[in-house]
This record gives sequence, C-alpha cells and structure tokens, in this order.
Amino acid sequence: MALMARKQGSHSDITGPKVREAALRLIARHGYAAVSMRQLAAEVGVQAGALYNYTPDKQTLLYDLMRDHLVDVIENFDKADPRSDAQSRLRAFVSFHIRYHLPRADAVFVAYMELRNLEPENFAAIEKLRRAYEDRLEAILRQGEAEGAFAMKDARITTRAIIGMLTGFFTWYRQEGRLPLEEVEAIYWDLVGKAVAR
Amino acid sequence: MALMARKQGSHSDITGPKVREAALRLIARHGYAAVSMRQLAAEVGVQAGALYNYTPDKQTLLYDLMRDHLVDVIENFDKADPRSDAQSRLRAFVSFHIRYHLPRADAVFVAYMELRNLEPENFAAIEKLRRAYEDRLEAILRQGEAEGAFAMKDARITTRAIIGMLTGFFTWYRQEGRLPLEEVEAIYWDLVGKAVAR
DNA sequence: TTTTCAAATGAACAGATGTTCAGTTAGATG
DNA sequence: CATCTAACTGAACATCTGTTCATTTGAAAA
Repeated sequence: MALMARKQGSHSDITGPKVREAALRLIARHGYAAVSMRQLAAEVGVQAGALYNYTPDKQTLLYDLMRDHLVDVIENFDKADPRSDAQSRLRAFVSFHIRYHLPRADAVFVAYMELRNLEPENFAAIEKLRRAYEDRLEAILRQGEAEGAFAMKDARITTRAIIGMLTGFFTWYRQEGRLPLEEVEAIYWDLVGKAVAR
Repeated sequence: MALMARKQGSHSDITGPKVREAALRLIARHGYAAVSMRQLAAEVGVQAGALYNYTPDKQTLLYDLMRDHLVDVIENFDKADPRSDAQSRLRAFVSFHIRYHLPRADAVFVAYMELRNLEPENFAAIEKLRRAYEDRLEAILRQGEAEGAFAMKDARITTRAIIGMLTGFFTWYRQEGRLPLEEVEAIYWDLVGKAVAR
C-alpha cells in the first residue's frame, strides 16, 4: 500500500492530547484516586470507554504523565546548562527550574504529589528520574566546592533543601500575582546564592 | 446522679485514639481518597459502622486530624519561642520545626498533602492555621531586618522558601538514616542562617 | 458512490463506596 | 442478682468504581 499520510480527520491526534491535559488538570486539582475515568471522560467530551483507546488503564495514564514530565524537565535542563563555572551553572539551574516549571504547574504538582499512588515498579522508575534531576544539582554544588566558590556542610542534603525550597514555590505562586516572575527569580537566586556561599 | 467517674471498661478511650492513629498512618501512606472506611476499620480491628461513633463522617475525620495537628504545632512553637533577638528566635524556629515534626511525620504529610481533599470551608480553616504558623516565621524575619541582623529581598517569599526547605525534609528523611538528627539540624541552620544573613 | 476502519458509544460486569440502623454483646452499676 | 447502656455488629441502601466489548458512526480512500 506504500506510504500513506495519516488520516486528516483522525480524532486521535486531538483526543489524545486532550486526555492528557484534562488528566493533569483534574488530578492536580482533586488527586489521582479522587478522579474517576468517567469524570475524566466528561472533561474530554467523550464516554469512559473511549479513554481506553489512549491508555491501557488508569495507573499507566498516571505513570505516563509523570514520566513524560520528568523526562522533559531533564532533557530541557541539559540544554539550558551552560557547563561553565559552578556559580553560573547554579544560577542557570535556579532560573531554569522556576521558568520551566511555572507554566507547567499541574504537571509539577502531579509528579510531586502522586508518588504514593504509583505501583511499586512505576514508583521505582519515577524515583530514578527524580534522582537524576537532583543529581544534576548535586554535581553543580560539588563542582562549586571543588572550585572553592561554594561551601556547605553536606552537598546531598543541601541539594534536597534547595529543591524543596524551589518546588514549594509552585504550591502557592498561582494564587499570588503580587510580584513579577523576574523579581521572584531574583529573590530565589539571592537566597540560594547566599546559602551556599563561602 | 452526682459526679460519676468514667466507666473503666469503656472502649472508646482506646478505640478513639486508635482510629486517629490508624487514619493518619493509612492516609499518609495511600492518600485520603484511596483509603476506605472499611480499610480503616480493619486496621483498627472493628467493623466500618463502629467508626461513626468517633466521627460524623470521613471528611470531618480528615479535617479534625489536620486541625489538631496544626493547633498543636502552633501551641508548641509558641512555648519554644525564646522571644529574644531575631537570630536566636530564628535558630529556635529551625530547631523546633525539625525536632517537633520528625516524630510526627504522618501528620505532617497529611496536613501538607491532603489540602485538596478538604471541602471549601474546612480548607479555609486549615489555610488560616497554616498561615498563622507562617506568620510567626515572617515576624521573626522582619524583626531581624529591623534589628539589622538579617537582609533579604522579600520577607514573605523568604518565609515560604524557608518553610518549603524545611518541610521538604520530611518527604525523604524517613528513608535516609545516614545522618543523626543533630547533624541535619546543624546543616539546615547553616543554610537558613546564611540565606538571610546581612 | 461504495468501501473501509479508526474512533467512539452505551450497556454490562463484578465489586467497592460512605453511611445508616435495628439488633447484639459484654461489662459496670445499683 | 438483674438492669442498663456504651460499644459494636452485620446487613442493607443507593450509587459509584475501572474495565470490557459488541455495535454504531462518519469521514477518508478507492
């Protein structure tokens, strides 16, 4: 039959993304266990059965959302990383983290809050990705120590403290429009920079 | 009938606390929506109907757990607060936060992760308590600015950053026995102290 | 126009959900 | 001892759950 263009009228190109978007929105708002497949289907504008054209089951849908998000985060951080001196890299990390996560607040929230609802092997895979992102920050902190630019008592705990600090940001920023993004970024850079300074 | 001592054999003095403990443990582990009243009853060693001697409904049980926890946190912080110079008070805050929350990891987790599952008026009440605790930290930071001991770009955001940093701690410490509590406390104090230093 | 088939429907399934309540139990009280 | 009652049981309720699948739809392909 040779090469054939994808059907133009195919709904799956539209419905598929709609399912993922609606799932992120509903799960972020109500939690995985509290969102039923029928609620999700209604949000998409479809019957529950149709969702199973896009995911084998509810658990896999959650896992795919979390994995896709974390893979994107890591991939895009690696692009943004200047790979120069530790000070510049740390600054880039803080800036990237805030700017990249802000327009993806639902995905951040889900990837952070729904770990409990993953089956063991899915949990292990997601933890591995989360750890891979944390390891990138830890490497920057250790480089800074080696360069004599940073000083801290424990690079691993400092890594988690910084991530906790930056991530907590997304649990409240949406309500609070008080400050422009640039300002928030400057405030966080001030805190992080001073915390690890020599 | 005059004054009468409480029945000695009364089970409600035993079952009541058991219900709250089991609820905290199960909800922390699996999430509010994922825990059924029958699971909770089984954990307590009772039939589902008996739970309704201890709570009018599932939602109120969640709300009571969160409220009791936050009220205790605030009450005990106020006792621990030295009310002296900002530097001492901040140090006491960090120390209190870590030491008080550590043996109450389940309650911390529930009070932090289950906000989404509160009905609007319960949510408002819990948010008020959370805010009251944050305000105590913010007051310390502003006192430090006034004394010339601290310098920061924005006291409100710094408050949330510090709380986020300290709270993130409880999402991973249970697994990681690598360092003794005193050491973790010292590491956090180092980070917080430097971050707000002049 | 007829054929084709991806996409969606809608009913059905076995079981779980929060909550209520008449009835049972067991231990303290008088 | 008999009485009382707080605590609990166990069945029932209406409704919701994730998932399956035979059937229908509608638009692109031939």
